[in-house]
Amino acid sequence: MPTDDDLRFDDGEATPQRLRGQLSRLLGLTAAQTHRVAGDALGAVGAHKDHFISLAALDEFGPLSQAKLSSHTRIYTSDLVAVLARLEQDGYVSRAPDPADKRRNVVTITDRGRTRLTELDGILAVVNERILAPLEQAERAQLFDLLRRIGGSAARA
Amino acid sequence: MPTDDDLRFDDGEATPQRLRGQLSRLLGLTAAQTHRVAGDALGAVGAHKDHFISLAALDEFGPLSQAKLSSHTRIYTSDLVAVLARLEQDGYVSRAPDPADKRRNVVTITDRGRTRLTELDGILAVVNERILAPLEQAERAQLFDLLRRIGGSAARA
DNA sequence: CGAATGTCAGCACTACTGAAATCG
DNA sequence: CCGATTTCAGTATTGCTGACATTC
Repeated sequence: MPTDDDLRFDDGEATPQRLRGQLSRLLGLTAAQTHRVAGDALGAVGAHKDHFISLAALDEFGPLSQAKLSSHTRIYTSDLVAVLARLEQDGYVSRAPDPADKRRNVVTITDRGRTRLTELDGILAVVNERILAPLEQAERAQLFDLLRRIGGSAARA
Repeated sequence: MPTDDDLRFDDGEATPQRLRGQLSRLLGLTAAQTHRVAGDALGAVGAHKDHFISLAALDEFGPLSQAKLSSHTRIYTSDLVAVLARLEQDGYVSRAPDPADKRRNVVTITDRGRTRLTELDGILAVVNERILAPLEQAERAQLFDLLRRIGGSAARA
């Protein structure tokens, strides 16, 4: 369970002025921080970022081949193998060969998987709330908007 | 040399709605993107992110021990070893044992190092401009402000 | 003695590449 | 034969930890 210290990152001396305007550094530090907090929260219940992403895609788009799932989630197909093996083992998804195209697997979310998705969604909602706490609602929306715009199409996440 | 395609990341299907509100994913994607663009631009001249950061700190704060440099830059002392070895080899910094405390090295930026810093600063300015191009000036300032606030003290970069 | 410093070795995680086997 | 799909193996990078010798 995350404590309040998870959001802090202070010890250390002053940062050089020249670095304060570097977008990649600022983005990198905050991303690493949120990544860690979210990852720890998911890890505490034996989950992983890719598990949530995969379940969310399967819930929204219905049964998918692994290739389709990859392009919806931007998770590499090679990495999906382990993710789906784990989800299947835990009963969150089922995998079956596609009768129409024997190269493909049809991956389907189960009822247990939907319950799991709801659980993980709740955990991440808490994490997001904690991280975004310093911002007003309007500011949060604006942050998402600005990030999506500089991310261009990458930001459609 | 970066092309216009570096900022794009489109191929792929629609992203699940449930993921569009996930801060860590949005931050992670944009951070990875800018990280790659900046890293490629620095790599094209044989430099590295940590080189720029170290030179910037030494230029602003004067000669430092490696431990002090670490706390100014958030680069681990164990990682600084290779960074400084490379910078010294290229003549951008000089290292000498501290007469007052023989455990320490005194690291000093050279004139060549200052020239190099200016060069790298210019490269990164171009990168930042490219990435931030979709935003007005006021929006850029706001993005930095919002990121610094959610990053808390981590954002003092 | 305990603590700080610089160095080296290595681990864990992630993004990513390449190649093989199967099938359309 | 070419291309798509799944799978496995492996690389490169990075943030991070642990251990060590030297010195305060």
